[in-house]
Amino acid sequence: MDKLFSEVSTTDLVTQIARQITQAIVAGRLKPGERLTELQLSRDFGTSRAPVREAARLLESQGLVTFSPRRGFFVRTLTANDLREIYELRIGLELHAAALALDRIEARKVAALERQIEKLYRLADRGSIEEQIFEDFNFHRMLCAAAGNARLLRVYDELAVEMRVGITLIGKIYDDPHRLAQTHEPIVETLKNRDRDALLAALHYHIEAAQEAVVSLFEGIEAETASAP
Amino acid sequence: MDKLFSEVSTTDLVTQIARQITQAIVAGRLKPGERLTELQLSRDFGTSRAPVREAARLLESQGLVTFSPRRGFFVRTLTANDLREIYELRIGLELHAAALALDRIEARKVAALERQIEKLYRLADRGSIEEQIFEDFNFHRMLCAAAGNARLLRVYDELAVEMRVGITLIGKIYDDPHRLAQTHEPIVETLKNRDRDALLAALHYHIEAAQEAVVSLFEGIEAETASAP
DNA sequence: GAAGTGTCAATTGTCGACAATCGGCATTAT
DNA sequence: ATAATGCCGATTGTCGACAATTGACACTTC
Repeated sequence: MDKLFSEVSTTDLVTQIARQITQAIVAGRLKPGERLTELQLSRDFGTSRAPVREAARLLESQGLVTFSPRRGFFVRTLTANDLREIYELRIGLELHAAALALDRIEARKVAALERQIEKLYRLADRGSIEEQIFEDFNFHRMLCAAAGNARLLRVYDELAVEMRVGITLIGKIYDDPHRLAQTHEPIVETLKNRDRDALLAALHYHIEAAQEAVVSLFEGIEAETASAP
Repeated sequence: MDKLFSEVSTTDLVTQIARQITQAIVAGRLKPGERLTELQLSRDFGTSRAPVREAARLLESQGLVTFSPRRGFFVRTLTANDLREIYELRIGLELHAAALALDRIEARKVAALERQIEKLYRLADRGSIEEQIFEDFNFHRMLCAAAGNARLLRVYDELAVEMRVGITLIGKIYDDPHRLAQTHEPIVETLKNRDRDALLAALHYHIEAAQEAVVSLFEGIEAETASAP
């Protein structure tokens, strides 16, 4: 028998708070290095400090905030080297996921990937940069999900949060949004043809291009802030 | 000027508690599925419930325990499929790490890997199975560390905890401990020769062998427990 | 004036308490 | 006998409070 009702959301405070803080960081409303005081946060959320602490610890384990004993929580500051590491790890994860997906992916999911590319094209014409970034992430997440390994996907999701932080700080990566959509086509193409080597090569090229864009932009920012404090 | 004194350990309760619980799970003193009640734990540790809760949430983010709202924390129960996923992910991570290490590793660290193999040989003669497992892990961790990517290492460490849980539940994997040491030699050998393809092949074979051993043992256990009660 | 010391407000670490909720058991009705 | 209902102890979710610690600032000292 089908369920008559969907579950009522009993999301506890910790989850809600963690979600809100994550949003604020990813959206850039909380600046890197900024201090998060428990009292301030708990006042904002209208709760006591206990759930705030637990939420902050959760975010710490995800690398979104850092924690100094007796000092508190701070919004994580990403360096160019951090981003190099993040994308380097992403390459490893996503290529592995793609290789696994090659053997397992169903036709339905391949079609979904193709539709996702079309969505990227549509957003290139009339869509905000935020939407494009979001759907770009979605494409790659769908690919990783197709690997059929829940743990891999979890690690990828954590990494994606950090990537989003980095990208938000920049605000803009791609010059031509149509080109962004276009660069995804060879990935699905090679996946459909079960051409393993070509798939890995296409993905590797795709991610490395993003990496270089992001890292070089960050190095520029670091050079600025180092000379003009 | 050099520091005159090393820092005094001010490890907070949360860290200490998390460490102790992890120890208990990895050592098998806490059985899978077992319920962890906060009051009981806080009594054992001689603290209040707050630090216990935070520690438990930390372990949850590492996948060592699960958490049901309003029900509490339970020691994670690993299935054969979980272990398949874990090792599948490990293959991706460790091969990527090895490929990165190939370009970056220093001679000193290669030598350390060789010494580690010798240690495995020594332990094969006169050493407990626990020590062998521990040093086997150490070898692979050193390899991942040589990739020079802190994030990758962190993810690997989290995965290693889960692997240790799985292995502890079995208690025994390798028939011949000398053979365990031996199988590590081609890895270092190909690493020294900068033979990328051979290195990846050797590692892949090595890990997949472990995977098959562990997964098949778990499938056996699951078949038992399914028919027994 | 520079270096070091003492003081204080702000913040974290931890605690004990109370209300909300859950699972199980006895009870009742069919 | 079986299924649904109501109750109860046990446990979690959250809170406010207090002690411990920190960083900053004024103050002393040379």
